[in-house]
Amino acid sequence: MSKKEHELGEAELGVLRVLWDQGPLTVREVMEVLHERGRKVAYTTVLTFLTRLEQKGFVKADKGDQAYVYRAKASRASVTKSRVRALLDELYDGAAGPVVLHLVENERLTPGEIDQLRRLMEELDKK
Amino acid sequence: MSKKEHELGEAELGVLRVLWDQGPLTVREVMEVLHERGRKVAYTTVLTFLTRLEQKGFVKADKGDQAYVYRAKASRASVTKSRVRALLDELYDGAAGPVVLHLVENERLTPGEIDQLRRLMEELDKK
DNA sequence: AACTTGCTACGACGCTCGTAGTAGTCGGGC
DNA sequence: GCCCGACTACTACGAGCGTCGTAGCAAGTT
Repeated sequence: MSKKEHELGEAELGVLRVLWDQGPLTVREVMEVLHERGRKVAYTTVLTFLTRLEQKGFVKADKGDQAYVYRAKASRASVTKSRVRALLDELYDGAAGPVVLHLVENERLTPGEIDQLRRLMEELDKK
Repeated sequence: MSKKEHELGEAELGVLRVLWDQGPLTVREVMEVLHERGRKVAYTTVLTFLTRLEQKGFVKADKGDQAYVYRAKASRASVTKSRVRALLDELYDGAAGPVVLHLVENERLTPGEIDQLRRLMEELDKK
């Protein structure tokens, strides 16, 4: 009975990412970008994904000149947020600490990112 | 051509977590812990999960006195690692920075965690 | 021996996801 | 006036997951 909708599959996310990166596009254009990215998928498959994404509220479709133009409605940040939250809940009952430590320890950060992180922590201290 | 093995569903993970937290247990004991945690699931369902987990190599089953005793084989850290990696790839082509920043900014860390984080970063600096 | 109580094995069902085919529509070219 | 190419709508299907039922087996109870 757990109605825990993943609500966004991996391939669907791949399609959404195209819209995040390239702005509003038609089905065909999305397909072309996917092909460039090495995801060889049929036109109708892309259409299916976009339709499902629209039903789920992640994109908006507007009637363009001859074909519909799809535009991302959900931001990358909001999807990140819910995905990260799900992961924390799944593994640590919501605690962020272990995952932060894991990331800093095992995944390489660029010097710029480290710098940003340091500044962020100084701000945390002020509170 | 779906190469992306999720390889571990959410409910399956819930079962694995019981073994991480409480050590080796029988099917019935796992079920009882799940019930305590508010997951009211049938005995056979738990059995199915444990069987599947065993097939996937995440747990080991040993014949006990009268019932099999299941023990986690994969560690929480290793699962965290692959889950985090999947998330980074899905959303940021593998970059860890955005997620780290998101976590520190939006998810509350305990003072202890902040401290650990600071120490970790000092070590990073030394290299 | 028949009954009861656990336990395991196997199968099943509904749902989502990834992937796609086909059919139907609509505007242009001959 | 009819066909072609692009576009959308509908349908499908296999695999994975969450969930469980039922059947069969081993051992204790009466």
